[in-house]
Amino acid sequence: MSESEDPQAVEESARARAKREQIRAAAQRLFLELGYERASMDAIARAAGVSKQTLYHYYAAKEQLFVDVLRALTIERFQQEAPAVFAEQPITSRRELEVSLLAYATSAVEHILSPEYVALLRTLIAEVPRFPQIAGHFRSSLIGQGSAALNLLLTHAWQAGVITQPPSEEVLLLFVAPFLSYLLADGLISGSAEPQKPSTEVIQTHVRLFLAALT
Amino acid sequence: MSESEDPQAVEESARARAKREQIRAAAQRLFLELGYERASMDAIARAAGVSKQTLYHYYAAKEQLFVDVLRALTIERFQQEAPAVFAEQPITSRRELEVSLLAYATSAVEHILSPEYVALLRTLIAEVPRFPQIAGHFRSSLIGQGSAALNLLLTHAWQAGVITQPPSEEVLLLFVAPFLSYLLADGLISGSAEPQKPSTEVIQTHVRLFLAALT
DNA sequence: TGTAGACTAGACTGTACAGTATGATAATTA
DNA sequence: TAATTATCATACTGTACAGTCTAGTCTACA
Repeated sequence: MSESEDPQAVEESARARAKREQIRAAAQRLFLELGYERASMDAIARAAGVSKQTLYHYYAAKEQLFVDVLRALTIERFQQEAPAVFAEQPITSRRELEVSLLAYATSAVEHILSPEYVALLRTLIAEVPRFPQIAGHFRSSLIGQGSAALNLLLTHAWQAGVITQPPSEEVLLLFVAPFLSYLLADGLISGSAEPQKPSTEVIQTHVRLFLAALT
Repeated sequence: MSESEDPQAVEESARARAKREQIRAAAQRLFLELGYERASMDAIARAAGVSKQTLYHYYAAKEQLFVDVLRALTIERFQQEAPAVFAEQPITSRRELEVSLLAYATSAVEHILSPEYVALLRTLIAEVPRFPQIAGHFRSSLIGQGSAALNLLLTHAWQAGVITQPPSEEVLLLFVAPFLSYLLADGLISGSAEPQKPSTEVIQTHVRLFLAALT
């Protein structure tokens, strides 16, 4: 009972962990592809190569499986995003700042406009009213954690005197927002599985516009 | 048959139009509240105060009803957004531009972070992979049509010499994007029905940051 | 080697739902 | 008023699905 309410609370044998992972992987694929309602437990069991009985042994209800899948996914995303794209290289000129921002933006675009990320966000948005618990992790990730590296970068630039103010919430958002808008317009609101990404030139234009706003 | 494939193609009696509207209104409420799958045709018929038979007389299938609801909703949104928030008042100073931008942003935030708009966008995002047809209208609305008034405003400012470049796609996006990000973060990814709106001060900060980017 | 627990296959239950059918009643029109 | 058409209430069909049950097989380990 307790293991199905919070899978990680009780430690399991390696075998059990593997089975659970196997189930979660299949469930993830189907939930992200079809959405919560249309992904049936029969289909998930089949896709996982597992009997229905076993499925229900690890997850007492579909809702628990769904929540666990999303929880695992957002945590995973956290950790693969956190490894700061650029190390602590000092920023000593406007030109260097521009180069770093461009690198940051390019990698961010690659990440947030990937089909997997779009699919994750889509099912999250669709189901969040019925599963308010899953909103927590994600909100901090999307804008908070996601722009932590950017914050660091701009703070360095400020400390080096390249820009005159420390970065505020609004400044961070000013940089990130255009790319989130592409995510919304070309990823989430669009039938195609592979979202169209902004060209390098467009990204560069955004970087320059942003820099123009910083004194 | 033809009337159910494209309701507007065949003209109907006033009575029929009213019934259809009655059905659509109820369907809209339920689809936006529950999503496509969870809104049942029985429930829709009940909510519309109409027998199931009548429902199927006007819409031969659930999918058609859904598409028609979204089509009607986006068209409606178009037309209520189009009435330019501000008329053709000339912009002759930086200060005037700031005031107009603030008015624009405030009204945009009010519109785009309303519970109805968020609900519409949520179901649209959820179902667009299965109904690619509905993406068309909306994409042009969200960024294209939605920022037409902004484009006009900035063009005036440019013609008056208040800013030195005509507004580009990217400049328009730079202004709108932070507010779209609030829509994403505080509206779509959040369980609460009433999204939290940015304060006047925050909006003002964004307007000033944007202006700083314009030479 | 024997036993406990994991696992499988597949049948079963109850429910919800899309869409159809029926037969009667109300509204419209000729 | 007669005939036609819209609408209603409700029952029905077939299907899909969440979750349970049974009976047997495999695996690990004492």
